[in-house]
Amino acid sequence: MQTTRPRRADARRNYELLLAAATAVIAEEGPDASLNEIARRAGVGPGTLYRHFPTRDALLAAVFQGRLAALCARAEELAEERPPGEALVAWLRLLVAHAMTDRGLGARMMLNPAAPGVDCWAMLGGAAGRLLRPAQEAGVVRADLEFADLVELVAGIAQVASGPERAERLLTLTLDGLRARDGGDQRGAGSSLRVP
Amino acid sequence: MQTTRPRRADARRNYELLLAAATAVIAEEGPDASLNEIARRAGVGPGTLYRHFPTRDALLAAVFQGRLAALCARAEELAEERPPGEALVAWLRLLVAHAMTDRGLGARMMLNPAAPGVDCWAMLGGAAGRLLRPAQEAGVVRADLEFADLVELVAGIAQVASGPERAERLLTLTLDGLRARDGGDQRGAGSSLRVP
DNA sequence: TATGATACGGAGAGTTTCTCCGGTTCAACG
DNA sequence: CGTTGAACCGGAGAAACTCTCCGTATCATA
Repeated sequence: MQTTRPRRADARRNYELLLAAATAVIAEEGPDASLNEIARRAGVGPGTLYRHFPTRDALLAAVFQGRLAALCARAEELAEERPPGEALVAWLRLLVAHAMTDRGLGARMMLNPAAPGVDCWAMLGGAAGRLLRPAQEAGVVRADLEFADLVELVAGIAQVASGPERAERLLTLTLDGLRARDGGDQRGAGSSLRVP
Repeated sequence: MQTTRPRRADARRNYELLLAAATAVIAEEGPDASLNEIARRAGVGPGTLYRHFPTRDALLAAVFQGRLAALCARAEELAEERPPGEALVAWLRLLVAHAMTDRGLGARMMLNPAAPGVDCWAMLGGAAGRLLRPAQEAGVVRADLEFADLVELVAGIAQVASGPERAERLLTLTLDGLRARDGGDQRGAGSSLRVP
C-alpha cells in the first residue's frame, strides 16, 4: 500500500515540501516532533499536512521509506561481495545503526508491520532473507533462525542501547550467546564483528 | 533518593489515593496515560497530583517501585533454591515478563538510571549480580557478561516482543546465540528455558 | 482552642493534535 | 483562450493535555 503521489502540481509541490520539512524536523527532534512545527517549516497550513499524511505514522513512513530502500540495496551488494556469514553480520550492523537514527524512528517503523504507506516488513524480509538463507546453508547461522527474529532482536538492541558502543556490545553478545562456550573459548567460528 | 512520604494525614491519604489510581490507569492505558485522568480518578485536583509527583517519571517510578522490590526479592529466593544457571535463567524470564507489564512501563523504568524516586538501577544491579556471579563461577555463563548487558538485552526484548511467545523465543535465541553450534547440535549445555 | 504551616483544588495559560469549510487554484475541455 | 468544476489550500477553532498559581481549607501543635 503505497502513498500515492498527488496529481495536481501544487499538491505534489506541497507534498515534497512537507516531506523535506518532516525529514529535517524529525532528524532534530525525533519521531515525536510537533506536526504543527513541520507544517510551519514547510510553509503550509496544518490542514494541508493532515490531508497528505492522515496520521503521524503515515508521515514517518514516508520519511522512513528512502532510507529503508537504501538499506535493502546495500544488502544485495553485500550478498554479492562477501561470504555469507560476513555479509549477514555486516548488514546487521548497518541495521542497528539504521534503527538508531532519528531518535528511534527506525526501530519504531521496523516493528510496525502495518505501517501505512510503506511495507517495511516486506522490504526488510526480502533483504534479510537474501542474506540469511546463504548464511544458514553455509552453516554459519542457526538453521531455525527466521528473519523476524533478526529484525526484532536488532530493533530491541537499537531502542535500548545508549550509544553505538553499547549497541555493538549487545549485538556481539546476541550473536555469540550469553552462555559460556563448552570449549572454554568465548569466540565462535568467525569473529563476531570484525567486518568494517 | 526516595520519594519522601508526606507528613500530614490528608496529604498522605491523597498520596496513596493517587498511587492507587495511577496504578490502575497505567495498567489500562500504559505509561502515557493522562495525568488529569489519574487525578480525577483519585478524586483529587491536578495541582495535588503535581505537588506529590512533580514529573510524570516521578509518578511512574512510584508505581514501579513495589513491583521491582518483589522482583528483586524473588531473585534472592531463586539464588538459594536452585543451581546457578537455572536460577539466573528463571529470573531472566521473570524480568522479561516484568518489563512487558503495563505496556512498557517496566522497560522504560529499567532503562532509566536517573529515574527519580527509586534507584532502579541499583536494585536491579544487586539482584542481577546476586544471580550472575554464581552462574559465572559455575561456568554456565560468559565470564565477561555484566549485569547491564542482561538488563538491556531483556528490556530490548520486552519492548520489541509482540507477546509472551515471541519474548520467550527471543530470550532463547539470545541465550544460545545466533550462530550455528560447531558441534552441529543447536542446544547448549543446559536447556535454555526448561525452568518453569 | 488558637494559630501558622501545610496542603487542597480548580481556574486558566500555553501546547498540540486534528477537523471543518469558505475561498482559491489548477487542469481539462470546448 | 476562457470557462468550469474538481482538487486543493489555509487557518480558525474544538478538544485534550500538561503544568502553574493562589485563595481557601485543613491539619498538627502548643
